[in-house]
Amino acid sequence: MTDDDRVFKALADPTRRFLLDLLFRRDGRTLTELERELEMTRFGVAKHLKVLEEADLVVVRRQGREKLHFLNPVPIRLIHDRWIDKYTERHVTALVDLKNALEEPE
Amino acid sequence: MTDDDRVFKALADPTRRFLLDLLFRRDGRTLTELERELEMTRFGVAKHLKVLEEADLVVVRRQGREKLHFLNPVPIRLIHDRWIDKYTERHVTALVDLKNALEEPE
DNA sequence: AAGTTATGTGACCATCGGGTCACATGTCAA
DNA sequence: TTGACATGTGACCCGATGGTCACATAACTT
Repeated sequence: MTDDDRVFKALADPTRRFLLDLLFRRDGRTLTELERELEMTRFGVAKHLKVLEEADLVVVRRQGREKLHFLNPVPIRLIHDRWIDKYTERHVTALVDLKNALEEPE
Repeated sequence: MTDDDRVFKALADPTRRFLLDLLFRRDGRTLTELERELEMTRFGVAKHLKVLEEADLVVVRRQGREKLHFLNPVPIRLIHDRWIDKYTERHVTALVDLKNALEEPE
């Protein structure tokens, strides 16, 4: 299993993406903290976190018996750079901004 | 199945990522053209292209009996924007540049 | 020391997803 | 119009994946 395979497989599950969303809003949470936000047993959440960790999308720091989880944005950036070169990035960004402006009018 | 679910599921397979790589290098190829680059039957490739198309990662244009495939970078950009905000983007870009410099010395 | 809290492991089961094939439709060329 | 070419469909098999549970270790508390 290659590095990028791990990353994309990790991102393929909605629960794992939701975990990343949670960590994006606030870093450094423990397993039990994250478990509270999900309708799933602790074991399921732990399994998902392990997948994210092995993909390096989440990095951890042990603190006593607790394990703190942090979001690592680097692999995400690498996905971007794989299929969007510097030249087309300008166009795509403009397109996305336009899309957002149309979908979320103030 | 939500939009983003389709995108991430589509990206989860190495064959489909390779197809995107091919289209990133050169757009507007047909099924049989792409099939030649893969060690897989035409049916397998067609199935993968359909998944990419339904995820809007690939857009198509019919031309007679041929079907031309083009890469659409917009969903990729949206992934980026989901977990990398404007503020941290500077740091992450710097990190990635550094990583590339270290791994590919001239 | 004893109970409680936070996390880890391996097995198990149901479902999903990748790949192939037989068969079918539509389009171009002679 | 007849044959060759480009693509589409539905069924099938098998390995991979998501979720749960019984059981276990480690660390804080009183």
